[in-house]
Amino acid sequence: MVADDDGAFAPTTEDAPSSSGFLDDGKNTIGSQLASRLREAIISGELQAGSKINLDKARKTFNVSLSPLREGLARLISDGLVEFEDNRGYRVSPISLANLEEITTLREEFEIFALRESMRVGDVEWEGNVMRALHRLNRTERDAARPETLERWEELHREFHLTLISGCGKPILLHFCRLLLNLNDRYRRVFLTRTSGDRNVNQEHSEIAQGAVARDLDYACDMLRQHIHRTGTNLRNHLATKGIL
Amino acid sequence: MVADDDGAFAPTTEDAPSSSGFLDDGKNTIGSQLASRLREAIISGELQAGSKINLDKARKTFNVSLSPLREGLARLISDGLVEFEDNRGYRVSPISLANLEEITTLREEFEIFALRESMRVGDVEWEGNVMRALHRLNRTERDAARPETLERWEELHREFHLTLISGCGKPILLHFCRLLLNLNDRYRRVFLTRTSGDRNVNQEHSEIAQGAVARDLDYACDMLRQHIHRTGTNLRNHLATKGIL
DNA sequence: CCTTGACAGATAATCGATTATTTGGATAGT
DNA sequence: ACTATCCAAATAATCGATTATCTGTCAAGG
Repeated sequence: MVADDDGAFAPTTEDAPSSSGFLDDGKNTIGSQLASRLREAIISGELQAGSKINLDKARKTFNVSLSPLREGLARLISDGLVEFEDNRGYRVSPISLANLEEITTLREEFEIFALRESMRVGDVEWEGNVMRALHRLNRTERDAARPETLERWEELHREFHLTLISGCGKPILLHFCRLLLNLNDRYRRVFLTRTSGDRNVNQEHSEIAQGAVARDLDYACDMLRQHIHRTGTNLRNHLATKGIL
Repeated sequence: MVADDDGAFAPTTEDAPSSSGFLDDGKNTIGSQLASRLREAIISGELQAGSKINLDKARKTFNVSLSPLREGLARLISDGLVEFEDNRGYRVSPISLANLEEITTLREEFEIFALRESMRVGDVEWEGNVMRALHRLNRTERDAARPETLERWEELHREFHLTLISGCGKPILLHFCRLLLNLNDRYRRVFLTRTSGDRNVNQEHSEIAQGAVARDLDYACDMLRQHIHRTGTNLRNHLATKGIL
């Protein structure tokens, strides 16, 4: 009746803070931890898109009180992953073809803008960060058979794209881009368990990164745009094929 | 000790739902009402930028409990008007020259994009809405001596800019633009009590709107860009002059 | 005189219980 | 049979009290 009889959430052994007590990622409060767990649950598809979130059930599932639960959900609204209506509660943001297409379009628009700015004003440290993020991503295997590698890859992939544009010196823009990546990742996690065969994604990332640190504005932007566009097309096909919606 | 001994917030006689009971703007819950009141308090400068929000004091000021207060504040985070840190509480987002410049740049980028899209796919109803918003705005006097006219003008001005781009069919993009307008309005409300003399803002709005409904893409976008840019420059000067920061 | 640690007041986070709202179904009237 | 109205269960919102965390101050030790 308490925590884990509802298989949907399956917490991964992290109830006790464990011995390596120091260096907590800033996830101090229950509300913060919940936000993280819920975010992962939504992006990974564990929580179905469009479904209603029953506060009482969630409260029992996570074994917490209402206050931190609402707190956590409220943060996911900022991320665009959860919607809310007065007296009607929370629900997981629905997915749709139109939504995916908007995300792709906006990513093309904003990320390219941010990349261009990064190349214009980014410093050497930014360049270093990009190369490091690229290396770590490319050296990480993505094995559909082992979910933990998928998660790890997703994390690094996300990190790469964010690092790429992190030199732009525009926090609000970065916030928007992070948000769009969140939304986009959900589609990928749900529909793509592996990279589609006809793409060498590693190479695409390398081309973008190398163009970026070489400050070859047009080349890098073009590569990034194509990269985002291809991803969008792939996801659209999967969405259509699997007949969701 | 309770509601209105702290002059800062001065609620405008809206405790009782009054007789015209139907058609409540959807601001049902205390949390929602608080979000609105706080948003207005922040944008109007009533709550100083960068200042800490003491939950206990706010609770007493508004005469509510913690839960709805946090609820309301959480929503303002999505709006970029409030920042939050675990165990450290909430604070009004600070203002700065860099922040203002980013907002202006992003508005130029995003609003122009949204306007172009609106002109591309907007329907006749959109055109009508634009003309109506323009008319209502231009017919509203902005008298620095009477604060209520300022508020009214701000509301209509904001409405105009949002309507202008509302035809684009991209909800996420609109959300971003609304957010940027929020942030921008705060600077204007604080620094400009009246239009600067060398501009005919009414005419600027008219030019943009007419270009938009005539689907003269380049003209309308250019007018809008100039409009945003001028506003940015004005605000920057005021910010520098008044020596904030 | 400076640093370190402990204490106390202030502040934030959480909980359990209570109140308000919504929703679906049953009932009465046409 | 069909609609409208009223109940009751489900669900969301709010409250008051409790617990946890932080922050500044002061004293002891170096």
